[in-house]
Amino acid sequence: MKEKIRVRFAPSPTGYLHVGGMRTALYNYLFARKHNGTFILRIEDTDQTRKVEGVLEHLIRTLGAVGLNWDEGPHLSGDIITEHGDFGPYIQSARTSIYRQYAEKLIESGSAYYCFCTAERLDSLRKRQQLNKLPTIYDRFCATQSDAYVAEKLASGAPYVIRLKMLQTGVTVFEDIVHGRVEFENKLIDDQVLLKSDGFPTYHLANVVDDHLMEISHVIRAEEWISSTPKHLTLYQAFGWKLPEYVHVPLLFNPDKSKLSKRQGDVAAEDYLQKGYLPEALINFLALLGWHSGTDKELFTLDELVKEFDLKKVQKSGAIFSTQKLDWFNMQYIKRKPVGELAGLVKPYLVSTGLIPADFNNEAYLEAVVSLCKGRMKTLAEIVELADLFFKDISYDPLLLVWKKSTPDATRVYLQALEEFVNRWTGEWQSNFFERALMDFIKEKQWGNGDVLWPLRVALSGKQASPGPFEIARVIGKEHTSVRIQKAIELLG
RNA sequence: GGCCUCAUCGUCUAGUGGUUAGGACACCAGGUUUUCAUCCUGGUAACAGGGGUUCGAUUCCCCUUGAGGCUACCA
Repeated sequence: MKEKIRVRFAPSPTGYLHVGGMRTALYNYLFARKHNGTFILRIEDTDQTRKVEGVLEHLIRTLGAVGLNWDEGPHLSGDIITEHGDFGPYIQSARTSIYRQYAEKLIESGSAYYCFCTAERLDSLRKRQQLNKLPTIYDRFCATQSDAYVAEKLASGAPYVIRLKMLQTGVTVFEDIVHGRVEFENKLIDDQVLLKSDGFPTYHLANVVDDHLMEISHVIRAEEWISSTPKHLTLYQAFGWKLPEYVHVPLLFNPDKSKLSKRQGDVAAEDYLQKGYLPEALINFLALLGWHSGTDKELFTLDELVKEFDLKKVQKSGAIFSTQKLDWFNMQYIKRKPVGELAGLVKPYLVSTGLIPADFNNEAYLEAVVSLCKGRMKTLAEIVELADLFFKDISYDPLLLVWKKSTPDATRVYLQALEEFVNRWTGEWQSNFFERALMDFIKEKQWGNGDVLWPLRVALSGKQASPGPFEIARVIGKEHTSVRIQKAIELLG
């Protein structure tokens, strides 16, 4: 009985995918999957002046990387863009003849008109209105000209646009799924340009035409569109088309509450992925920024989100995009990742910083290292600082070897004892027998744990903070352990 | 300026005509620990203001204030 759910994410490829855009895509995806609907990717590239090369490919990859798979729209096979779906093309620049045709229909029915006004006239009109503190809307000069005037202008080849003729009385009302009833006074709404003089449609025309032609049931988009919705409603009415449901999701803000922008930190979703935020963490974090499940549960897989998602629980107010909680989510997901998988994810960071060669194939060693570091990583990129001691020689200030409650002279004694102890050790190295034996030895000598273990840990790691000495020793092996202790003794002098 | 939207801890949020206003992150303190991180325990911290309606408002209504969006031949 219910009509088929069809939603779309419709970005314009003017830059990398914004985290806010990714969240909008996510909500569309979740809603579609929840209702066994169709999720469509449509590209709104009708502004020729803002087109950027390569962005579309990037967008497709980023959306794919976080698992937001779409059923219809452009895909990448290799480097070639192909399309799936029966409602194509899905890239608006390939649909210009469609928009023109519909714009002309509107002229015929009297819902739109040709406008020949120059940019200069429009500018000065706007300035005058601003000066007099009047609403800045088009004065409809061209709407009131005679047919003969229009015909003559057209015949002369004068550049023109097609404008929507808004109603001058009454109100336009719509029911938004998150905001409820929203009302606008018609006479305050501008006669929107639908078709630009370069022959391309504006967002408003293209959006409405495509949403209708692609049988979109729910328009889920950012709240910045709420004030142009009456124009869209007017278009649907002029065409005699059935309205979709509207869902305006709140905006994301900078920490200072301004609209999220590049100026104040990273907003490209891709950047977060590159820094080593896991897709599942980013998705989980974004989902909860403006939506809640109604329970205290906070960790959701994409599938769990699909099950729980409800548009009615989308927040009305905007949210500040603050990444402190993203860090927490990321750590949760990193901790839960199987070591083998994590090792694979972390490898590129180790390779790109030269810690390991690209053909590094000692997987067992890498996994041992990763299992020591995984509890300390907020991002995958942090593996580099955490794990360098396992892949290259260490260097450090000799005084670091001395524990805060100890002295250099005492430390020298402990290190020498440690060296002997290690060299004498003939038992199993990988097991924890060595640890137990050494702890017994320390106890027997009546030394403090910290007095001995701190220098040992520093000797092995060269760091103020690191995994424990036994953990490191186990991974780097007896030989290296011995060598690093010797080196510590030399350094201490 | 006009139009529209929004308003609970620092942040993300739950919540109800009567609650000690709940949770998470962050922060602080304590514990565990050789360091860091983890982990455990505890703590600080919010209903923007003013009017109504009501026996009673954080909750419903109005106003103010504040914040944001739109106001392009950009999306």
